[in-house]
Amino acid sequence: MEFKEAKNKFVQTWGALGSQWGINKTMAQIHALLMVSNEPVSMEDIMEELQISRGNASMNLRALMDWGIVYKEYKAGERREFFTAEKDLDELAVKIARERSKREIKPALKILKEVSSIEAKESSEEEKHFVDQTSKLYDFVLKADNMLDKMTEFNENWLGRLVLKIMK
Amino acid sequence: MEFKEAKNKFVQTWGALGSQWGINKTMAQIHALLMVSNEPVSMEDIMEELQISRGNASMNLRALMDWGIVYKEYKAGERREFFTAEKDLDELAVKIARERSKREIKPALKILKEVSSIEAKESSEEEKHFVDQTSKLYDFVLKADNMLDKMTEFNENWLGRLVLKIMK
DNA sequence: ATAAAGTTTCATTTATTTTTGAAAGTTTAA
DNA sequence: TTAAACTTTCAAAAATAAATGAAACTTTAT
Repeated sequence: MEFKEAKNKFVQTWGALGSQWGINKTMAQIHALLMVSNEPVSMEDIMEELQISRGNASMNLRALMDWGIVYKEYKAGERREFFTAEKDLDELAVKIARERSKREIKPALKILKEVSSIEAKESSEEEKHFVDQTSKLYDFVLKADNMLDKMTEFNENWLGRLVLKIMK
Repeated sequence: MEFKEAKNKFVQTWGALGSQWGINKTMAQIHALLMVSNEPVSMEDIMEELQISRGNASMNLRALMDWGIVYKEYKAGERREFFTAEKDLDELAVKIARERSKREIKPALKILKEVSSIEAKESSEEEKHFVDQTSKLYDFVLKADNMLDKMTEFNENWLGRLVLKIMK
C-alpha cells in the first residue's frame, strides 16, 4: 500500500466511524485529513481532496472549531485561511468528552431527574418500578459523567495513568 | 407531571439520545419502554405505545436481542411472545461496550494498523507525519479499548469501583 | 393435515440528514 | 471607496436511513 492509498483509507475509515457515533461523515473526514497533515490546509485543498462543496466544507469546519478540535491559522502574506487539527490525542479525547457531556449528557440528566421525581403516592407497582428504575439510571449516568470530568482533570496522559490504576 | 406523561418523556428522551449516538430512534425507544416496565411486554403493546408498525417493532426487537440487552420471554398458557430489557445498568453498560468494541472499534483498529504500516522509506515529511500520527492513534485506541475490556472484567458495580480508584 | 395465531422479511415509501450552489457578506490592499 | 479574493449562509436538491405493510413463513392446537 502506498501513501496516497493509505491516507485515503484512513480518511474513509474515520468518516465511517464518525457516522456510527453520530458525527456526520464529512465532519469526521475533514478532521481525519487535518489530523494527518503535517501542515495547515486551506479550504480549497480540503474541498479538492474530499470532493465536497465549498458550503459543506465551510459549515463542517465551523462545527469542528465549535467543538474546539480544529483551529484556524493565518499564514504570513497569505490572504486565505488555513486549518489545523488538535493532534494531541489526550487533549482531543478530553475535548470531545466535554462537548458531548455538555450537549447531550447534561440535558438528558435534567430530564431523568424530572421524570424520576413524579409524585409516586398513588403508586401502583408499575409507577414504583418506573421511579425506581429512572432514579437508578439518573445515578448511573451522573456517576459516569462525573467520572469523565475527573478524567479530564487528570490532564496529561490521563488514559495511560488510568490504565495503570485499573491494572493495579 | 403524572406517570403517563413522565413515561412518555423518558421514552422520547432516550430515543433522542440514542440517535445522537448512532442508535436508531425506535430501537432506543423500545429499549426505554422495556426498561421501565415492571413486567414483560408483548409486541402488540409495544406497537401500540410507540405507534409503530409490526415490521419495525419486529426488526428492532431482533436487533436489541442481538445486542444482548433485550430478552424474549414466554408466559405459561400464552401463545404470544413477551419481551424484557436487561435492567441491571452495570450489565447493560458492559454489553453495550462489548458490542460496540466488537462491531466498530476492532475493525477500525485493524485498518489503523494497516495504514500505519506503509513502507515509509521514500519518506517525505508528510509521509513521516502520517505514519507517526496513525501509529499514535492506533496505540491510543488500543489502550482505550483494552481499558473497556478491563472494566467489563471488574464485573459487579465496576463503575462505582472505578470512581473510587480515580478519586483516590 | 389444517387453520388460526403469531412472527419475520423485504421491496417500496416516507422521513431525516446531509450536501450543494449561488447569493450575500467580509476583509484587505491599493 | 472600490473591487478582488475569499468565506458564510441557507433554501432547495440529493443522499441516506428508517418505517411501513402485505406476503411469506412458523408454530401450535385440534
